[in-house]
Amino acid sequence: MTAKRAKRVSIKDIAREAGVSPTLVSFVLNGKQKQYRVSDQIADRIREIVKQLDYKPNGFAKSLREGTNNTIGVIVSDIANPFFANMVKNIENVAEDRGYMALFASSDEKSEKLSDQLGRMLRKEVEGVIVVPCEGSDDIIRTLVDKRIPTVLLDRYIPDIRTNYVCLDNRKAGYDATESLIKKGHRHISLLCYDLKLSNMKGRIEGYKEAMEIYGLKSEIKIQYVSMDSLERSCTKAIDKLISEGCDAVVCATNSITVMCLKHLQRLKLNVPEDIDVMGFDGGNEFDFYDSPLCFMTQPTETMAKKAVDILTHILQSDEGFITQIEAEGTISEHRPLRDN
Amino acid sequence: MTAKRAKRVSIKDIAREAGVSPTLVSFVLNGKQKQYRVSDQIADRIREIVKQLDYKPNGFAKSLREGTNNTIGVIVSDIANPFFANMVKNIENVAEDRGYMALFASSDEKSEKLSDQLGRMLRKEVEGVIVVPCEGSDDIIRTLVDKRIPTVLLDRYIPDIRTNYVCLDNRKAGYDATESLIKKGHRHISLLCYDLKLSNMKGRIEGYKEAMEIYGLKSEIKIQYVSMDSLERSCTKAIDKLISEGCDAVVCATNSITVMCLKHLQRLKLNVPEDIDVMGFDGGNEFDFYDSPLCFMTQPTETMAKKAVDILTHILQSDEGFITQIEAEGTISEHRPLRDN
DNA sequence: GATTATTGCTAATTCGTTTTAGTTAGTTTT
DNA sequence: AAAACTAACTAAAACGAATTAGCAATAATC
Repeated sequence: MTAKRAKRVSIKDIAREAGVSPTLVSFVLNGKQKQYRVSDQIADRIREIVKQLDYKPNGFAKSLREGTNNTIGVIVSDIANPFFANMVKNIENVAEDRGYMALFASSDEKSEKLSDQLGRMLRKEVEGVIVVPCEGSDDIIRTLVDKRIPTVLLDRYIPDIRTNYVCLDNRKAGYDATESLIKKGHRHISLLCYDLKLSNMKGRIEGYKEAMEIYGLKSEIKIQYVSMDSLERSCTKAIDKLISEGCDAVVCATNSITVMCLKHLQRLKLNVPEDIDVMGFDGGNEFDFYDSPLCFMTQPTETMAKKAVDILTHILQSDEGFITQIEAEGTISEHRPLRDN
Repeated sequence: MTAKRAKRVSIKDIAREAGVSPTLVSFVLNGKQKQYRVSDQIADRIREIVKQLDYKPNGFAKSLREGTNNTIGVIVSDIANPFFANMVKNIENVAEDRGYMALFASSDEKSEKLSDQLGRMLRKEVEGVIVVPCEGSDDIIRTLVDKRIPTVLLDRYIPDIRTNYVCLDNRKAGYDATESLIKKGHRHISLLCYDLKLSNMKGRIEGYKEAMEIYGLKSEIKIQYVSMDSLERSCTKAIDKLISEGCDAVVCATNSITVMCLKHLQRLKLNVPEDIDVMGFDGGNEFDFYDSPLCFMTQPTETMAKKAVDILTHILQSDEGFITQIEAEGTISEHRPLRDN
C-alpha cells in the first residue's frame, strides 16, 4: 500500500555501471582508496558514476552492519516551555558538532508518556539518551540504567540511582537566591514551591532553609506549597496568606510560580520590591513588559546542554562506564523595567 | 573503539532456544500465527522465550527489509520561538497517534542550515518531511520536491513550487487585522513588517493593502519595513516616523515586531490604544504583564499541525501524488491587562 | 630464473529481518 | 490403495553495505 517511489540506486548498481565489484565502490566511498590501493582511474570513474546516479548510501544497511547509527534520544519534560525549548536547541547544535543526530520528544511531565517515548526511541535504535525525569519516573530511569543504556539525566537527578547527570546546583541556587534577599535587608522571607519529590525542587527548598538558618532566621522559615494543577488558585491563596503574616519577600521556586505570584501581587496593587520583594527562577520573555525591577536565578542552559551531550557521546565512544555528575552554577540576573532605560 | 555492549539477542537465538526455525519465530512475533498456522504449543513456547531473553527486534534490519521506518522529519525555522515550539509539540503528538515518529530540527532561519538538516534527515531515512522554509530556501525546497520526497511546507509556501502546504491564510489575516482597526474608527493605519519574500509576510502585506483600499483608505497606506538583524533600532526609527506622520494605529506583522513596537511606545509614554492602537500577530506569554488592552491575530496551531501530519502520512500510505494546500483561518483574540480582571 | 612482494582487484560472508517456495508427515477422498 | 489435501514446519533469498580472505598479474629481489 506504500507509495512506489523510484528504486534506490545501490552500491551494486554503481558497480555494474562501472564494470567493477561492489567492494571497490565501497572502498572508494569510504575513503579507503589508499588503504586498499584502488587505482586512481577506477576511483575517479566510480566517483563520477556515484554523482551521475545521485547515489545515497542506505542508512539502514549501514547501521545494521555497523551496529550504530550516531543518534541520541532527548526527552524533555515540556518542549513548549521556553527553558527546555532552549535546551533542546542547544543540544541539537552540540550534537551536530559531535557528529550525532538528536531525536526529540516531550513527556509533558507524565511518567507514562515518558515511558512510551523511551520505548519508541530505543526501538529506533538510539545509542543513548538524555532525559529530564519527571515526577514518578524513578522506576523507568532505573530500568534504563539497569539495562546499561547510556543515559544522562538533565535538570533533575534521582538520588538513589547512580548515573550521569547535569543539573543546576539547586541547593546553592536556592541558598544564593535567599541570601540575596537577606542581604537586601529582608527578614520575613518565604518560599513558594511545588510539593514535588524532584531533585531540583528539593534542592531549592534545602538551599532556602540553609540560608535562613545560617543567617539566624530559622524561626522565619515559611514554606508554601502550591499545586501544579490549580496553580493560579493555590498561588493566590498562598500569597494572601504570606502577606497576612507580614512576609516582606518571597523566593519563587520556578518560573511558572514567579509569574503567578507577580500577577497576583499586581492584582493586589502591591509594589515590587517596595511592598514585597520577589526572587524568581529561570525568567523568560514573560517579563518583557513587567514594570518593576526583579531578580532571577538563571541557569547556564548552553553549558548544561553541551555538558550533557559531551558526557553521552563520550560514553558512547569510550570503553567503560565511568559516571559523571555535574552541578552547574546559577547566576542572579536582574530584570530592569522599560521605563528605566 | 565503541563501547562493547551486551550482544543483542536475535530471532535466531530465540529459534535455537526453542528448537525451531527463525521463520516460525518471525511469524509468531508478527501476529501471523493463524495465517501460517503455527501450532499453539510452539507459539506459546516462542513467546515465553522471547520474554525470557528480553528480545527486542532490530529496527535497522526491519527497515532494511521493509524499506520504511515510519519516521518523518520536521524542520522548523526556530525551535526556541514559542509559536514553533508549540507547533512541534502538536506535531509530535499527532504523529505518534498516526504511528509515526517525528525527528525535529531547527534551521534558525538560515538556508544553509536548513540544507544541512535536510541532508542529515534524509540520510537517516525519514520517509517524508514537514518543513518551514526560510528566506532563500526556494532552491532547496525545489530539489526536495523534484526528488519526489514527500514534503509538506508549513507556515510558509513557495509560490512557484507545486507542493503540499499548510499555512495561515495570511492575506485574510492581514485583511482582518487591518479591518478590525478600521472598524474601531482608525484611519491613519500603518503596517510594520519585515522586508522578506516569504509568503506569510507577503500575504499579510497584501491583506493590509486590500483592506485599506476597500475601505477607501488607499492614500493612507503606509508600510514601514524593519530589519530582522537590527530589530530594535529599525523598529524605534520606524515608529518615531509613523508617529510624527500622525498615524493612529499600527498593524505589526509578527510577534517580534509587536513586542518591539509596544516597548518603544511604552518608552515614549504613549498609551495603547488611546494614543495609538496596535494589532499584533501570534502573541505569546510575553504579554502576561502587558498592561494595556491589545488585539492579536492568532493561528490555529493545533489544527495546522494535525493537518500537516495528516497530509504527509496520507501521501506516504497512498499510491499517488495528489497535492493538498491548506490555508487556515486566523482568529482575532484580545489581551486583557491584569488590572481589568 | 626462481622466489618473494606488491598492486589491483573480486568472492563471499555478515548484520537481523521478512517472506516465498518448498518439504514432510499425516489425513481425506475416491 | 492411489490421489489429493492439509497442517506444521524449514530452507533460502533478499534488503544494502562493510569487510576479510584470497586470487591474479606484475614488479622487485637474490
